Amino acid sequence: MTSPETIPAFDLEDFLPYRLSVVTNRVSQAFASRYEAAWGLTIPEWRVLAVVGAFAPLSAAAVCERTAMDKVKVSRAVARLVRRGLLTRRRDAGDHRVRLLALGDEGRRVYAGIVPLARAIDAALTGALTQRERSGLLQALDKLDACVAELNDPPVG
Amino acid sequence: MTSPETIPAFDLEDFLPYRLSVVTNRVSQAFASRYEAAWGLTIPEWRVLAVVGAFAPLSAAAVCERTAMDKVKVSRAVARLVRRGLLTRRRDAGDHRVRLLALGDEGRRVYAGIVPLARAIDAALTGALTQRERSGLLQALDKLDACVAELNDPPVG
DNA sequence: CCGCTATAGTTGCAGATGAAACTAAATCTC
DNA sequence: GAGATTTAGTTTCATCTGCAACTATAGCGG
Repeated sequence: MTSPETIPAFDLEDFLPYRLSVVTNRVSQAFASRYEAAWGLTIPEWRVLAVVGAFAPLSAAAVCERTAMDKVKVSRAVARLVRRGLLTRRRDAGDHRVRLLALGDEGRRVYAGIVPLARAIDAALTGALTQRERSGLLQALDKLDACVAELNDPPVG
Repeated sequence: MTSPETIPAFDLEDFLPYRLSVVTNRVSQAFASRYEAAWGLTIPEWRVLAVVGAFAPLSAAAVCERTAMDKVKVSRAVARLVRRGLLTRRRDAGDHRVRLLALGDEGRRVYAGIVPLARAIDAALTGALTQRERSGLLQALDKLDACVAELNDPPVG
């Protein structure tokens, strides 16, 4: 019996942000440890490498857009990758503020290694799901994303 | 035409750990800012308060299990909440290593406020989805979780 | 042209984080 | 029942993080 001042218990397991966060952290953790072990790459570094590999030459700002990471994180990941010789950086001829990123020789080698592992990880995770479930999941994530965007910038009116 | 040494581009948008991470961070962020604004609570603090509110009295170790946070994070969140008077802590009579947590008066007041907001947030997110989509999403998350657990501790054999 | 504002990217700082070391109490082993 | 092992929780330390301030360059308005 629930008396007036008894607060109905709240079950964290049913709270979507919580479930999302726990599962995501576990997935990221599993994933990160493999890249760390094999190439000494952190997640931000891995992401930068992945988009530079796919879209070089591009600016750090473009990397921000594509990875949804903030510019400080990108700047530091790039700095480490350049120091390790995985990335090259050259000033854009037309706009000297911009530094265009591309893979160095070592970066190409590493990229050639990380892509298959990424596909394998994705396949392993996806393997737990039916094709329907996978696309349903991605679609649900898109909807949540849109919903959150709206919660933050309340639609005009 | 893909020559032998051309590495097929990898699209981050299709990579499940990445999608999961981006959406989750946005959701957590949106959600965290409300609790921060209204009660000055961080996410770890919020989670501790939520489980203590639901299951008190319980130990910090039990909070770890229920929230999937590591014990250092829990320890620090508890320390802050105790300092602010939201939580009380008393040694377990039977086992003096254990410190049982419960809500203080102020904690009860705050808990009475955060639960409705949590329900409202969940409803807002869930509102973006059909009932089918929501349950599909939770189910897919459970499967991913199980899959990751298996990737980490390879099943015997 | 000259100043004003905007953008690309880096750095300083203050707070958050997690691995590992640590303290204290319980439990096991002989 | 004394020492070895385990468990609960805290602290330390080195790193990561993000906001805000900063530098350098570009572009705009008159």
